[in-house]
Parts: sequence; structure tokens; C-alpha cells
Amino acid sequence: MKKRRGRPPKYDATEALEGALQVFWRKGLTATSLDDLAESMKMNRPSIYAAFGDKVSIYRKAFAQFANQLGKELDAILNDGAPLQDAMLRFYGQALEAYLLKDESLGCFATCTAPVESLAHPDVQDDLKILIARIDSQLERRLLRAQEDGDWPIDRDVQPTAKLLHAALQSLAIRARGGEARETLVDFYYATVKMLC
Amino acid sequence: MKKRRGRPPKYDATEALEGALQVFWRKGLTATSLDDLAESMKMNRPSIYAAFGDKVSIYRKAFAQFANQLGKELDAILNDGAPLQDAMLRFYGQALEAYLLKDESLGCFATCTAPVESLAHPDVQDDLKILIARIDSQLERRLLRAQEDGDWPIDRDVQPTAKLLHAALQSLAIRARGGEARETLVDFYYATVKMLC
DNA sequence: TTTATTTTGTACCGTTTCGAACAATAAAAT
DNA sequence: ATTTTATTGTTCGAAACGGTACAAAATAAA
Repeated sequence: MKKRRGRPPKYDATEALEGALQVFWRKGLTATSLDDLAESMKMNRPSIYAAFGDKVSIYRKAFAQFANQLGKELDAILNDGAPLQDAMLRFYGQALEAYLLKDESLGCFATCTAPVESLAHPDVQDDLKILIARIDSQLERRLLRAQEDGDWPIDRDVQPTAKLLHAALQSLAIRARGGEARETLVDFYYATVKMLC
Repeated sequence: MKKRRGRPPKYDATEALEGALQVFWRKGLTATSLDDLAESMKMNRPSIYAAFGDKVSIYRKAFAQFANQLGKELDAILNDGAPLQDAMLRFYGQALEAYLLKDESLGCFATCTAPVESLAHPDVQDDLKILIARIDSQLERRLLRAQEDGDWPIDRDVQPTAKLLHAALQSLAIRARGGEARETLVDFYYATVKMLC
């Protein structure tokens, strides 16, 4: 680890991308201006461009950071030893906490901001597709383990159930963004867990 | 029905809004410029403004037209006398045809373009919320009728199942927009109908 | 102390954007 | 015909946008 040579950066890359994520989450890619980003990333525009490239590149890097953190959190929730039903209730409960942060109707960053950009920006479409497949896969593996543990009926189809559980999560994201009340969303995911797990 | 007095409009309001819908569907509200709209609505900008107001107003009017047409189509599919499973398969099949029109990964206009705008434009949030509730309600009524007809188990919960069927539709929309292949989407909705209907 | 290197921050450029002003046009009413 | 009313289409202007040039600043190396 040798020392850098020039003037030291004032920013931290992870923190800056976290700031970018917060604006993109609320405004989406297109409606977010470079001035918005400069403010929330606490950098000025030339520094942003030098460090992360143009606006789509910043969005994709923020998306990647979001996806990685999400992957870790889901893994922790799904694989902490709790039975399937408990795990899934906490899975949805924690998601909903992020979707309704501080009573803002945020929804999911990926589900609510990426689809609209995916036609104009094929790279974003790929990012979204990969993230969806990754969550599908995490849920499938959890269901498989539940079957091995005798915690979930062996005769049910893992893959479609995983996708349906994922669909419920996406629906929570969209419904939260649409302003539905927390209570109705909670009722929905409880019923979903009851029906599918 | 008396005759209008001034120069007759060259445009038809429904057709113009249909043109607007097509651009908004692909680009979303923010990324669509008034020049884009002028081209697809076959009107020039001042005429658009006089007839439909500003960009958000145009979007909301196109959204309303979309929602009304969708409501009628769903009603026709769900209530044509076919058994529940057949009706739901055609419900998803017809949706997917729109979502993958001409092998464009369009997804659903409402699901893919409205959420990202709903924080900046509370009116759009309301439009989205109302449309979601309307589709929920149509599915609920169909399940209730299936119970009355002995076509669906009386002991299952109508409301959560309707929302879950709706969630599968929303997931199809997002997955289509993410570029998933038609075949995997078809497999998903067949499995969904099998599990829930 | 001097030089090399890297980031910062001000200022700027060309383009695109939204919205409006204005005259020209087309039809009905008088 | 003339007037009235409503839409069309050209044109304009002010603001916002994404992106960049360039000098000042800050640190390590020589």
C-alpha cells in the first residue's frame, strides 16, 4: 500500500456513491441533474466526472453498490437459522422498512427507477436483469434448503414459488411508491407468506 | 351537437393521446421532450399546450386513457364465461403480448414509467395508486364469482390471492422490461395460475 | 526547495429544453 | 362580404442541462 502521489481526494468513493444513490432513488436517472449529484455526493461536477464518468456511469456504479449490499443483507436474513416462515416475514419486513423510510414513499431503488431507463440504456437493462435473477436464485436456494430441512413441502415447485415470492416483493415496492399505507402492505406480505411458505 | 365556430382542429384527441402514450411508454415522462411529443402526436407544440396543458398534464391524460382501455379489456377477458384458470391464462397471455410487442421489451406502461415519477408528481402517484386498486378490485370480484360458481375453493382468501395474482402481473411487466425471454415469462405465469387458481 | 502529480473549484461553452408571443389560416356567424 | 372565433405554424427567449478547459491548491518525490 504505497502512498498516492498528488493532491489527496476529499471524497470517499463508497460514500459518494451512497449519496448518488439517495438522489437517484428519489428522482430517477433522467430527472437527476449533475448539480443534484454534486450536492448529494459532496463533490463538484468535474471531480465527479473524473472519478465516475458520465451520469449513466454514476447511476450504474450506484446500482452495483446497491445490489451488492442488498445481496449481503438478503443472505443474512435468509440464512440465520430461523425457520422459513420467520425468515420470509423478516425478509419482507426489512424491505418494507427501506421502502417507507421516514414515511417517504420510496419503494425499491432498482424496481422503481431502473425499468423506465432500460430501453434507452441497455446496460441498465442488463444490470436490472442480473439483479432480478440474483434475487430469484437466493430465494430458490432458501426454498431448497427448507425442503432438505423438512421445513417446506417436498412436492412444491421451488422455482416458480421463488419467483412468486419475488413478485410479491416487487409489488410491495411499487405499491409503496404509489403511496399505499404501511398497514395494508404488511397485511399483504403476511398473507403471502401464509399462502406460499 | 352544434358546430364549432373557429378553425377546425386537425387532430383527434384520442389519437393524439395514443401517440403520446407510445412515446411515454418507451422513454418515460421526464426523458420525453415536447419535440418527441409533437412528432408522435402529429401536432406542433403550441397546439399541444393549448389542447392538453403542460407535459405532466399530457402524461396524466394519456395515463387515464390507458387505464380506461385496460379496464375494459380486463373486464372482457375475465368475464367472458370461461372458467377461472382459462380466464387467468388469457389474462396473462394478453398482457405479455403487449409487454413484448414486436419483440420490444416494453413492459407495462403504468408499472414501468409511473413509479419513478410519483415522488416528484403526487398527482401521478394518485393515478398509479388508483389504477392498482382498480385492478386488485377486478381480480377480487372475479375470484368471488369463481367461488360462487364452485370454480375456486371457498376457504381461500380472496383479497390476498387477488393481490398476489396482480403481483405476478407486475412482475411480468418488470421482467419483460428487463429483457427476460418470452418463454421464461410464459412458464412463470403458467406456474402462477397452477398454484393460485 | 524544486518538480511532478493529482484533485479541486471557478468559469465557461454549445445544446436542448420548456413555454409563449405572434401572425397566418380556416371555418362559422352576421 | 365582413366579422368573429379557434386552431395552426413559425419564431423567439430565458433557463437548465451535460460536459469541459483551466488555473489554483495540496501532497509526494527528487
